[in-house]
Amino acid sequence: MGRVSKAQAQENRQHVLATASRMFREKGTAVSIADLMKAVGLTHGAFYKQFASKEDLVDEAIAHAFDKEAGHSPVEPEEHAEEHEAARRKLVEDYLSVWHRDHAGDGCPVSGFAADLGREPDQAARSRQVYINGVRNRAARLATGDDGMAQLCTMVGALVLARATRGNPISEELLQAARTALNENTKREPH
Amino acid sequence: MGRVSKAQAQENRQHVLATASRMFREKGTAVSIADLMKAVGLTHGAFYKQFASKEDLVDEAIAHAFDKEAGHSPVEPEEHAEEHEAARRKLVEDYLSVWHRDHAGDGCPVSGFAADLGREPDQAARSRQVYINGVRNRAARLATGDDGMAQLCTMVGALVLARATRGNPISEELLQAARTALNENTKREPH
DNA sequence: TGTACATCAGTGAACGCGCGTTCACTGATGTAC
DNA sequence: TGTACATCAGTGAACGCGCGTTCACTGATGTAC
Repeated sequence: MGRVSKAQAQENRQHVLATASRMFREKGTAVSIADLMKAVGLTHGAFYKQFASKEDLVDEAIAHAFDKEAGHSPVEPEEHAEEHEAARRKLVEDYLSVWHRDHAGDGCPVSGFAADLGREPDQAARSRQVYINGVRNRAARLATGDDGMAQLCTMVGALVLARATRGNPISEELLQAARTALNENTKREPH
Repeated sequence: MGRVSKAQAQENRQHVLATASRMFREKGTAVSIADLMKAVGLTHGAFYKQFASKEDLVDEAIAHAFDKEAGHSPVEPEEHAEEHEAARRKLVEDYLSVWHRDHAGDGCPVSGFAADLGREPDQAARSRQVYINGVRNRAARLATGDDGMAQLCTMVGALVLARATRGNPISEELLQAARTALNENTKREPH
């Protein structure tokens, strides 16, 4: 093939990163570099012209997945109560949808990477800090303090369980049960 | 070493199964047969005298993990309201404890295998049915119908997130937030 | 109960395979004049 | 602007390694007499 323009090389790098971020969320970070590069449309040798190691790629891919949602910020509940509640409900509906269950690759990185990060050694990885920021960020978008975190737990748990039980009616029941609980919850403590 | 008594062989098989069930929950089903057999104290060759394949072992190990808790049954809420509520609170406390977060191997198989089953193909594995029964069983122990499932989602989500963020204060905050939410929840709708 | 032989759980070397990674090579791109 | 040369993104064969699995072998256990 021969050398490729700087612009093209940068574009390829971004393509690898985006594809990795998607494949890792869907199938876990155990996806091989050969499979990843095949999906991108390059050969596996090219990988090491762009990344130092697979470990580096994993860290960058996790950060990449969280970057895409960095734009969203928590609406201050007190000032825009109605707007916030509408946004929160929309978020919950999308999160607990069958579409989200079936498209982990394009879905929430908090649930997409939970399994892999849960098995990393304690003090590990630069990714963990990125992940933690993502958790705080998402919790804050739901509600302030403990309430937001508890709601996030319910959502992540429902999604994880729905994915593990896919193909059985209980999968949809779990999503529905969480949806109901998360709507009742806020009637009780309106902001 | 030479042949071993039937009783000893059966005992070894159980030892392999118990160890696999623990290691798979802690590190995932990707644990190698070599590592597993080393932990048991046998050589890897012996494995195939007891199991047809690794896939078979995974299925048996998942079933084994769920078998241990088959004794528990849902107390009928209406008849023994107080007993049930005390048992439920105890369950929630244990589930959302730091000990449980740090000992996935001896912990709940619903959260221990969620990650691996979530990435299995749709119609897959005999294990999925075992897993689904486990989910229904555990939900029923918390509360009837949707309520039990929603509570289970919160618990599993909190545990999964606490494990993924281990080492950062948010890990304990998540467990605490879920604990609070699960206690408030039932004050509101007593059985 | 004692002896002779078949059984088979456990051993450890070996297999093919896919993994992450390296490297000599290619040739279009970028640069120096 | 054109020409000559250095650069380096991408290629594809090759590496060592650990994986799941197989297999000839061992020798205590189980069984037949």
